Amino acid sequence: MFADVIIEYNSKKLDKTFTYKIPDFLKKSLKTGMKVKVPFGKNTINGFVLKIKDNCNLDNIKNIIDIINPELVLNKELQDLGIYLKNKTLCSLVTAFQTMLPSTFKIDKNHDYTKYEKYIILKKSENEIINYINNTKFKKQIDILNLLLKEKKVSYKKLVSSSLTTLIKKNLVAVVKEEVYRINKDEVKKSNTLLTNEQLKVFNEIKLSLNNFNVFLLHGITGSGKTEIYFKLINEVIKNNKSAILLIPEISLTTQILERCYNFFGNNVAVLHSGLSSSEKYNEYQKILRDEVKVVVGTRSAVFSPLKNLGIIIIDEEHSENYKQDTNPRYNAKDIAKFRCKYNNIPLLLGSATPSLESASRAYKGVYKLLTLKNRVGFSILPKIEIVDMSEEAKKKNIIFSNILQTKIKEKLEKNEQVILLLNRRGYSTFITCQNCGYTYKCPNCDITLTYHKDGNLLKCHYCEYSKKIDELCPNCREKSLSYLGLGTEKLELEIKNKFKGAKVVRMDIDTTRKKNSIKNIIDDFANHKYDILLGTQMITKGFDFPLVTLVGVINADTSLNIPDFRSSERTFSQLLQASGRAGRKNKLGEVIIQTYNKDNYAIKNIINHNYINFFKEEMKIRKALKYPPYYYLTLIKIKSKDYNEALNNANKVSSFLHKNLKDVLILGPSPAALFKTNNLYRFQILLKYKDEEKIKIVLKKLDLIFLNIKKTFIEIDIDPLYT
DNA sequence: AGCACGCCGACT
DNA sequence: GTCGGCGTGCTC
Repeated sequence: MFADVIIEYNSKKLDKTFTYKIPDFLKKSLKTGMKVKVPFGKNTINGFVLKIKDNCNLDNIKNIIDIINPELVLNKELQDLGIYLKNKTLCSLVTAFQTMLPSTFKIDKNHDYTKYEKYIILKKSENEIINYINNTKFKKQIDILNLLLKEKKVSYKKLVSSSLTTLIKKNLVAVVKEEVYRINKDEVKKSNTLLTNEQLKVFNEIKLSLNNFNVFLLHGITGSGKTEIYFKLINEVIKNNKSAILLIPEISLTTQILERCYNFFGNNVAVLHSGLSSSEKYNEYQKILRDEVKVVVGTRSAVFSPLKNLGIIIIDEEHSENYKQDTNPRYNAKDIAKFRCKYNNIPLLLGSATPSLESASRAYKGVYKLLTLKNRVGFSILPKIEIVDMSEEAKKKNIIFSNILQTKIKEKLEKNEQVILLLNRRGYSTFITCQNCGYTYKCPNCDITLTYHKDGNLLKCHYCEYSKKIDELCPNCREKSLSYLGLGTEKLELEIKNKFKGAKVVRMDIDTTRKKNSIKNIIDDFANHKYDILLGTQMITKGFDFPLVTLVGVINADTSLNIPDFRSSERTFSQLLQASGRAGRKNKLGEVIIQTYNKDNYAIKNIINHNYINFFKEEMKIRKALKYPPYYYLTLIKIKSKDYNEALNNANKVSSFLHKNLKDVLILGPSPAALFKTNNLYRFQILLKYKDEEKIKIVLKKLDLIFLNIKKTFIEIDIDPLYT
């Protein structure tokens, strides 16, 4: 017997199978989808078994050395999914397989991640124990034995004492070692909240279709109780003896949903996300492989979970850009989910308060089934939103806070309510200029201005690791005339502390949340009202539920609007709406103040009435006119090199290849990428716009092969990019 | 990917 | 004469 194996060398040149002989001792146990150790050239390396066959006409066939982990088998679905992933993103099959497995399983070393716990059990019959209890005067020993009679097995830690040692010596009890999982939630606090009529309607519609493939888009305003519907649906799926995957954008920012999930499903849940330690990840994956859980909650890569008998996939906050991986393979978890749901003939549920234009347009066209929640659960109503024209305020010398925002913050602080302030820029000052000669600090490795961070007194590049101490004098003209322009969260924090004396302020951005658990600490502290004002970058807009927050202020709505990208309006609208959703979550009325220099822009205007549909219509007109998604598909080809000419020449070569081989495709570029130079790499890009997804794949595959051998230049193909 | 082989230039 | 640069080709 022989096996076709793909080798775990990540190279496009090795993206093919090699045939090995299956030695007798593996003939029974070896299965397709297993990871094996094989000799390859002068090395031994891991590979995946793709096919087992009876004959092979090659000579010089080597033997498979061993199976790496008999528990780890890519089932048929995942094998097919790997091929899909390869074709979708043009990566190699090994890369696809590696992407589907958690990183802990990639490590070849026989590292044992298993954790054991010691327990005490009774060693003699009940009668003998009772007999002993009746004939001893040692109270502590009696207590231990009575507990063991009742519970049969008790943690060693709980009992450890000299009395226990005596009992062990007398051979009445014994220590046993058992494998345990690091994450263990055996308390289920099932709160049986009733669904509202509106929720119930949505629930029932999906429930009717649990045995069919359908994509549902649940468009529910913030606070409308989407999560309850998810949980009830998952419950329904479990009742049918099937399993479920719930994807969330980022665990660190969504601990609340995870807690609720544990309360609902207890130990029936495995979590998968990057915040876990490798041993925790190993444990959680083990639970899935061993079929011990029915629910997986996790971030993007959890969509690959090898759950048996999958019954539904739910993607919460489906508009989130986190579902697309921004390194190779550039897959989108939504596509993977769709593949798996089709494969298993089960529903895919996408939920959001601000659906992506792609999903919304499909839903309005009837390709997806549209479900809506128009009301908030409980007594809370949508916040009142007000737009403030900052060009008017600037005349009054109000640069950071408009009059109304100042008054409102004071008012809320007096009432002992909480405030959230959003500013989508970290650091103190976003660029530094010499008033005398016009010198501006720029990163030597990237084509970008440096941001000043007061913390550490450093100038930092936000695109590479570069940082340097700030000079007292202008490095160009030696004058003491450097001025700090552009507002960042660090400066905003100081401004607030000056303006609202006595208010307790906390800042949340990447700089204050580097340490493990710092996000959770900030959020818990804010939720417990240890702070009055939470300020930060977009990370504060994600699905939190703070009942005491009655005011959300957006300091500058234009930061995201001014980024030159076809999706920047969509991002701005979504971010503003999500941010407003943080205001007034319980029965208090929330207020939102949005400061902007673009008060008439449709992405901002439509926020006032939470008018998603109107925004959608206006944005769709633009997408249609400019030939962008959802009207056209996009592929972005990036050509990068440390050498400027090398990059440009190859970009031109790629371009002429595409022109020769593609028709009915708009080819834009080559043009310098938005960030032309980062980390000393010069980047050119070519953007393709097209209607036919399949034809273009063949040409892109060819392109990939032809340019494989070009040295010093990297070519990166991003299909359905989020940024151009 | 890693390694061998091979074909050239520049040195103990 | 040999050492080492890297371009090419192969690995079941």
